[in-house]
Amino acid sequence: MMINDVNSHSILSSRKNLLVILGPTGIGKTELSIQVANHFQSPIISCDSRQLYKGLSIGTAAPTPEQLSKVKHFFIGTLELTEYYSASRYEEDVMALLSKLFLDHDTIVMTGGSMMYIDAICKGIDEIPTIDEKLRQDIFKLYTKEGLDPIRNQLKILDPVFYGQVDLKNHKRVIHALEICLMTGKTYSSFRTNTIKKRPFNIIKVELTRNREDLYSRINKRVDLMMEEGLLEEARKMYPLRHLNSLNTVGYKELFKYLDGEWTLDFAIEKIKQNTRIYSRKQITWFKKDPEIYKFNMENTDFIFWLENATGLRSLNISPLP
RNA sequence: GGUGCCAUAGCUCAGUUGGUAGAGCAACGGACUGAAAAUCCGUGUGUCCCUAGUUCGAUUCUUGGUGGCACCA
Repeated sequence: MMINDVNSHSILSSRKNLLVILGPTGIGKTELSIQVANHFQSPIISCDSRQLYKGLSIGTAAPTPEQLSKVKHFFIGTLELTEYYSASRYEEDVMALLSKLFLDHDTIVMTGGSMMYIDAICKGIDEIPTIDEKLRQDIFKLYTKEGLDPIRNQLKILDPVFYGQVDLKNHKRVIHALEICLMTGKTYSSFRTNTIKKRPFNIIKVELTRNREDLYSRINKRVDLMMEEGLLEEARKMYPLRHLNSLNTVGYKELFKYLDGEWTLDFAIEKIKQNTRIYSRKQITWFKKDPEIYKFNMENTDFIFWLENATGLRSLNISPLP
């Protein structure tokens, strides 16, 4: 995407601020963001594509009831597992919520690690129609029956531009592009504007970091803790719904293999740890290419002090630039 | 103590009729616009146990060690 206004984050042109605390899973976002939210007298907007769902609190390391009682959280445990959701819906929901919250808050805290959801808020997503369920199923049937070739061939004819850009081995991308072409009669690429939406508030993004070894050992320990807290029982409850996309999630998909009898429990737990580590790495890779992100090393202590110095964000927020 | 087998990547192991080596898994790097904790792509990271020979050249053959396993005492 093109960045229209590189400096938009550093020039505080509005008195309203969205403070986004992001970082890889297991870094310590939840606890820190509660402190920060308290400091700014702000609720927390969660930016986590799995904590959104009901019933996944242990496996997604959602805020505990105690944490939830300290600060008002939005988008935690609000969706049924069967409900359709997307980064685009999230953009709509959050933008609507923010326009209310900013009426009586100057700084709102958002926290989470779902990369595309973060970008949906900070950069926006293009207006692309939602796919009709029947069409989606038809194309998926074709895919399972005959593979990706016929889908690629249709896309090549209907949208040669995107065909030249897309990862042709990634069936999700190829299929979705064709869905759009067939549904709208336009090319998928015509919907991709490659622009960043300008928001009527400042966006300050802070990534929490640690050295790799510490992050991994925190992740490994957290998985052991989840098992002690009853992750297996949580997964067992969800087992009948295991084919839902919302349950194609680290922590559950591995335990389903155990419940299927394919893996031993110990192996499944090792896989949860491994897949969580891999996920954290993908998050770090994604954040790496965003030049607007400030970095805060979790070995340092006073986050608020650092924040005000590094970003120019004032806790009292009285000093917008002209 | 004796005999036999083994020693190669982080792990499990291939392999080189003598020309300094490759698979799986792991690890690492990357992509990403309505399923994104999803999905997809790329990369070999090595004192081939040590030592002394033979040889133009030894990870490969020979000697002697060291470590492991098995059997016999």
